[in-house]
Amino acid sequence: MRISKEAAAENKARVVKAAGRLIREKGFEGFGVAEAMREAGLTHGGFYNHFETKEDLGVAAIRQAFDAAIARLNRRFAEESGRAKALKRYVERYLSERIRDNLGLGCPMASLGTEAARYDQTLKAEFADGVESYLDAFAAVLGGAKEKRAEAIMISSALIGALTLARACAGTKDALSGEIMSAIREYLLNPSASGNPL
Amino acid sequence: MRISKEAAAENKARVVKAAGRLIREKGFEGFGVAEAMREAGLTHGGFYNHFETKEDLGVAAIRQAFDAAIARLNRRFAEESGRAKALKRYVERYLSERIRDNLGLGCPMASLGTEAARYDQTLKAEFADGVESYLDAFAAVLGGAKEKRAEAIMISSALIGALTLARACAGTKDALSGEIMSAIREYLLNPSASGNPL
DNA sequence: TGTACATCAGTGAACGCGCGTTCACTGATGTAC
DNA sequence: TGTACATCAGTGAACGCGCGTTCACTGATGTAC
Repeated sequence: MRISKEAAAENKARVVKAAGRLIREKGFEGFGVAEAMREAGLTHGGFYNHFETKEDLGVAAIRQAFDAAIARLNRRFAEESGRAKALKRYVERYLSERIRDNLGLGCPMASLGTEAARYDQTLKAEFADGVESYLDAFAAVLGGAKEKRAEAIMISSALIGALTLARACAGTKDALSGEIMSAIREYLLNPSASGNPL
Repeated sequence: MRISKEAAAENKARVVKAAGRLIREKGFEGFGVAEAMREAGLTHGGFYNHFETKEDLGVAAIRQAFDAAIARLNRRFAEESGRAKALKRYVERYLSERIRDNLGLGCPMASLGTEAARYDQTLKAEFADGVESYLDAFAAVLGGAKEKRAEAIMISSALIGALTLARACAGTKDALSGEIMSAIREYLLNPSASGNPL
């Protein structure tokens, strides 16, 4: 039963959106094409009408996750008046229980980071593009694309590392998980008070 | 052909050691029991003489990887005279091309971090134990188990996040990969010169 | 210290399940005239 | 604008491969006497 081109495009978009959440939640190898199709209200057989391979869907899913993350970042800095206030809200959201407990939400670097190193060429390149775009965007909102790059890298690394550890410890060591999140929030938002790393 | 208990124990140890490298290199679902057995010079059929399930091997592999990482950390701080010097060598090794390009070497938090959040109860608990032990050890070598915890968490988070991103970008965006590593090295080793995060 | 038997680490084939991919088919859409 | 036919998005069954797990078998080790 053929459907209109518009309807087909909407179906594909729903599959990509579902995959963007699923890949963050379960990893690329952790979700199935049937699952992504089902979440879009379709059956799995039609998958190859839209994508060449599962890897194709993976590329689209990674792009979608990064686009959403970068849009969120820009929105946060557009909404808030000062840079310090915006960063505060961004960090507090990034290292929150809500994000920690929902792998499907939040930053793709924190949910796919370590497996991205193992992706084959195509997926890896898409992920690396995302990282570059994200760091560019972060440096820009911090006040300068060039001079703020190191700072953007530092804040991102600390956030990603902290969220990764907090997620890994959640459930079995909740106190440790919370300690990690609050230590990094504190460090990033009140650096002078918390002492320097050396 | 039954073999002596000692020989069997050595075989098991070799399987665990191989698995400790394989799990970091490919992730828990990325390596097979047959592969771990083969690397220990055995055939896959005998796997269940040593382990109940693949998950059992995973637990042993995670423990082995954390034990090695913590031993490395302590060795570094025992070898070097001052704390600053030891930290410098530790950070420079952690964020080096050698470690970046060898997933099977180095810190399990950086190679398994994001997938650990998806492990089921048993594996996840083992990983969380490892994180706690590692942070305890790090705080201790920094000069105090309690007062240095936040600092240990901050340095670890930044290192893990940076190595994760550097690995994901290596191969397709080598310049970015190197930039990430050197920015974090610089930041952790010369914090006053590189400015504070706010 | 020997001997006879039970144990069990290791081998290689086979099973079974999950999942990416393929395929024959359907029937509404899109297009040629 | 209408009609006839080709296209193609979607369906559901089936294929095929990888891999965790099981199994029958082997023969050296360990133990009971």
